[in-house]
Amino acid sequence: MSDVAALAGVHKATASRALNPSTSGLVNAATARRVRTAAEQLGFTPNSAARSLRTNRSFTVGVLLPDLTNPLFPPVARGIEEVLNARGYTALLANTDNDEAKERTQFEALRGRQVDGFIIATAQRVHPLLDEAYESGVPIVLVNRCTDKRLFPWVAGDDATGMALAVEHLLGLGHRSIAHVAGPQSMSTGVTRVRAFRHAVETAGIAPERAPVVVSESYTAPAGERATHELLEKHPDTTAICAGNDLIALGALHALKARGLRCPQDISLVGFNDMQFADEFQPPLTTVRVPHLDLGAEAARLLLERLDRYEEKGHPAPMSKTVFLPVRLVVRASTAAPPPHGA
Amino acid sequence: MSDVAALAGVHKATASRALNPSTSGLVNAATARRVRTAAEQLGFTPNSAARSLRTNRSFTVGVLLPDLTNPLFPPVARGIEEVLNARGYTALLANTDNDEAKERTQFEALRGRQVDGFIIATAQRVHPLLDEAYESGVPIVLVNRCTDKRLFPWVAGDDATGMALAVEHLLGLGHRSIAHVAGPQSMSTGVTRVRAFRHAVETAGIAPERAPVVVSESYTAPAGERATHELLEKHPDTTAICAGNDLIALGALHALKARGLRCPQDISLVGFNDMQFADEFQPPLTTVRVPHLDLGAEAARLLLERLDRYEEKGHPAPMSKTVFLPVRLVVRASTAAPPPHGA
DNA sequence: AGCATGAATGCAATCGGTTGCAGCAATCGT
DNA sequence: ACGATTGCTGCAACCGATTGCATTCATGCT
Repeated sequence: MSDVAALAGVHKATASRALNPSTSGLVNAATARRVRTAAEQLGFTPNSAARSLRTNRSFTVGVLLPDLTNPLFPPVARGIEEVLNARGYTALLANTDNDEAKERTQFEALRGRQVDGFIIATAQRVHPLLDEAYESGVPIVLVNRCTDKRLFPWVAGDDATGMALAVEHLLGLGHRSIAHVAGPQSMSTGVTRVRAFRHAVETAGIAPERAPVVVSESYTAPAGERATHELLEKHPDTTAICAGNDLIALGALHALKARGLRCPQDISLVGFNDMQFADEFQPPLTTVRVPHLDLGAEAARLLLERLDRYEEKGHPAPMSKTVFLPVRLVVRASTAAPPPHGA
Repeated sequence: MSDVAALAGVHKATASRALNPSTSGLVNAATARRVRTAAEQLGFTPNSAARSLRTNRSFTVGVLLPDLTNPLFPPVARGIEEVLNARGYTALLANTDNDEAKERTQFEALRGRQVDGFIIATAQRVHPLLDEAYESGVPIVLVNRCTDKRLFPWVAGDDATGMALAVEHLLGLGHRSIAHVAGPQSMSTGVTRVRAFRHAVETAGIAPERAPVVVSESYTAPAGERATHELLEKHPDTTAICAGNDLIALGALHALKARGLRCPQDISLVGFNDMQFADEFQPPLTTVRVPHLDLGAEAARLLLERLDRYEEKGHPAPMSKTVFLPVRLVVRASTAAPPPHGA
């Protein structure tokens, strides 16, 4: 502000230049030093509203998360924050509770706050809001889920490989009746994992009717529990279950207990994500580990890359790079050999 | 913006008044309607940077959390968001990772972004940053933890009652050698719970040497595990443990397993907070339920109250109201009668 | 009719940095 | 020695919404 300039005996324009790293080369080193110490003395903090107003950049990015209480997302958020903070950006986290209206509200609120871009973890396969957003040209990176139209850069775990690993593990244990309790088919993760599951069992020469798929209406334990009951009604001879994610697996665990089935002695169970506390379940869950922190970090990097380019060229290159991060199977105690036939 | 005003055939000042609910009474109803439809047509979103610049209010509050991956905090954050969003405010969440340097950085960054106030869940008993912040006069509300100097309004669970309930429960089961694995004594929750523990056992007529306290260096499972080992080295005759929080309890569970002790048959265990997944542990944890969502919601309400007053009177009333929300004991499977003497 | 009243709107300053352009001095080149 | 170049700084416009004040016009009152 002008107080600082006055104290340093210069014009406020010079003070501004001295304080801004990218323009400080324009002022005399001695003057710059004087200004900086003056700023220090006065405890000066630049008013970012004024800066944004003039520069049209807020150094803030909006992060849309479907549900903070799902342990999957906090690490993603941290990864995002880490990368962003290192570059002087701030992440604005917002919950949508998987509610499209709430999502729209949050999105508008953030746009109004002049965020420079978005990292979005709430994508549905068909997503009007994102279509509109694409038209408007806001920089956006998708994380975890994506839309059917591949309009945006996208970072996710390698779901196909993950599911293949899970099925191979179960096959290796001797299972031949493997079911999949899938996540909602309105999300890309839901269909990708179903497709990978089908491919894996088919490759192993298992007849489709011995590899049923039921769909859970959401990625939550209660929904997973209901879907598992449904599965076991129709296919009581199932010996192993691949769950769409760890919360569905947790619900499956509840369903098994309710039916008097032991895991893994009667039925083996594999989760997906390796979320926090998956190793504390009873039994500790065998699951596919997705590097959540890296997911967020990589998404943030992609967005920054996009923002840099935006700044330089003034126009966004039409970039919809997809990044799959490697996953691996973590074997714990929820999987074992199938019970002897007819036991 | 002026485009809207032009389309509606009015001056931009009128447009501004028409669009702002609090000043829309100043313009003709018909004109206001015309402006609103014009704004709608053009997809106008007000530039909040410009508004903040002029009004010195950003309708944004900063939320400082020690660790998002601790399941205690996401519900708090949601409670905050819910109340804030309903009033047109946005919450800016920031992680500090329990790191004072990082906390300072985040705090400065948020101040620079002109937040109207803070909700802080990272308070230490001695906290230079907060002392400075108090001097500067920023509206702040503390949640969960507080500083020794009671400078700020503060919302927390009723820890003293909670701990009393836990101890009574154990006494009722017949335990007479109850230990407390406490949280860090640098935080108010750590000392409050120790004090309440000591008071409860003393009231019950238990000799202090039969009610030892060991301190865990942090609210995490690994630290809790180490502290529990230390406890059991020194006091092998312990039959029940009150943990400083659920993560410490989880660590205690690991320690017990490592030592070949069964829970609850050999040793009973009570947690604190009733965090998400505490019911999935092996065994499901008996714990004190703190209403996390309400904690956040109430803190947000207190802050809004403060902000409203700030706006009216121009000067903050020196208010440091304390709100304790009621807690209750949730009995699960980690507590039972002590083993028969000498078994 | 004449003047006061009040509602509705326009005008212009303002918030606090940023930045294109101009001015000025010192140094350089020939 | 003189014009050109370079380095540094000042000037002033500008970003977009808000708001105190002035203006206009219609209505009410006597």
